[in-house]
Amino acid sequence: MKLATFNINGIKARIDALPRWLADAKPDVVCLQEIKSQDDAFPREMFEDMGYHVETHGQKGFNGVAILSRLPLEDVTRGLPGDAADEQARWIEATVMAARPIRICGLYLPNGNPAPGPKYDYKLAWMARMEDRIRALLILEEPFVCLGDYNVIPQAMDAAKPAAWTEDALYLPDTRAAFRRMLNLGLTDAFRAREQGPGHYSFWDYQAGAWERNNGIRIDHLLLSPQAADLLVEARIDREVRAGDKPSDHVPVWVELAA
DNA sequence: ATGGCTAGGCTCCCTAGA
Repeated sequence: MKLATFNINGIKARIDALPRWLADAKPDVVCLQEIKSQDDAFPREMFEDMGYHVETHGQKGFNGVAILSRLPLEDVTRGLPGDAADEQARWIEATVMAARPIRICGLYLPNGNPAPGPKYDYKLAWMARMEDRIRALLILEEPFVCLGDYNVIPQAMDAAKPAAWTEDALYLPDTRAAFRRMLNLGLTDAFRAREQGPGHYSFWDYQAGAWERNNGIRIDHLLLSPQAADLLVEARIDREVRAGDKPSDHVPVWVELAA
């Protein structure tokens, strides 16, 4: 099963590029972030016609996550538990009914800039809630994957110019520590389980010729539960998507699971 | 390189992104 994450930076703006990538890459399941659309404005028929089940958790203008799946989805839930007052659409869960069912959590983790400040406080609180959710899922001892735009640069090797990020919410010590706490619960960064070393990025800014200069960062991740990590076959970044027509500033990252 | 693009909406400027 090919399972991907892709921050599309607006479904309306990616109405050509997303179907093009789907037809080319043929993922079985895709978690989308930043659909920037309400549920009733999401072009679900377009993806249903391509053979996908569609589940959205949208919001007007900003944020918004969705799942496209060729396999049936069950037990869909929306919103990250732990704060009833949080109205930002950043989390959606479902069980993919593969031969071996897999729980997936599609996430758009808050950016957090400027830091320090209320936006950074929200980011850290959100990460603490996510850690609680992971702990609850781990108790079940079943395969699950948390995939999406984490807005976390885990290590210096995950940025072309790490010195430029030292004061940034994506790379501050508290951010990386919160990410590391998730890994330390027993989750596996799928990409790093298959590829070591610098030079692997999933985001290039639209500004300042970042793509042309390969000034990127790796912030889109798939974290695997121990039972999911046992199924890992392959993990890759589709970097060439960034060179296409009207690209998102992120590219897809995916895994192949033996499920 | 001093935020230099891009997207969306309460659109001809503002916020937000990373």
